[in-house]
Amino acid sequence: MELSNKQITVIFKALCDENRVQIFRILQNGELCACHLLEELHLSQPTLSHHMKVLCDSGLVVGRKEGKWMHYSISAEGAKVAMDCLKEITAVNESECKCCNK
Amino acid sequence: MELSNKQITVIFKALCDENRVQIFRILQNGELCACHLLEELHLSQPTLSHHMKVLCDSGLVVGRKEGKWMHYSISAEGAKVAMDCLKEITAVNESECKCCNK
DNA sequence: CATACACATAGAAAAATGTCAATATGTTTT
DNA sequence: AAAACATATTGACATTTTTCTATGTGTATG
Repeated sequence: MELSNKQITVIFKALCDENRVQIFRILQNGELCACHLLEELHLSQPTLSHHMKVLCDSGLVVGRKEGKWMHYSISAEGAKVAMDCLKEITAVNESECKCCNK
Repeated sequence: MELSNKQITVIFKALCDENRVQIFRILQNGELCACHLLEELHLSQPTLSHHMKVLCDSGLVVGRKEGKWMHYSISAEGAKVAMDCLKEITAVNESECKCCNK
């Protein structure tokens, strides 16, 4: 996939704030609109909006507009990208030298 | 494992900074001491020391003291914890109601 | 034992992030 | 069309993070 260092930071920023982690926990029960998320969090509406933007930018959450509501849910594809990325960046190269496999 | 929101943020803060992501890329080739890491990064020695502390706090990197050198490497166990955590936090509950599996 | 070396810590400045009140935008309802 | 509603954006401020210089600590070496 070859993500840049910058792109990797954008993905994992999703999980670097306690409120955002809490949002994941809430969304685990299924898609929810912003106003319902707001009810479960001690945050102002603009602050929630900001966090949802960070989450969507990461790809781990997707938003779906329906009339005046925004429905948010955890993205299985985004989660897969993040998993692959985490696996890749924490992998240790067995052999540094490709030709002799040493 | 049941990690708190706070603990989760500590893990993923490791990957929220471009320099730290670069450190992972370097450590993928194997254990390295701080002074050699420093050669490959455009950072001051105290700044690197700060980043290594963040990385060790996350559990994704471990340090090993040998004389006056600190050797750092990627932790396979830490990576596993992070993977499990990411998987858990991005999982969507199939059934909200335990009794009827609906 | 004095000096050099590797790394950590303290303290300060700069940059990035999180937060809210006020306001704007777009949608539905009356 | 006006009012109400859901969400986004703006601008300001507080907190956190990143970064550096200066200094401290522990270890090896001459």
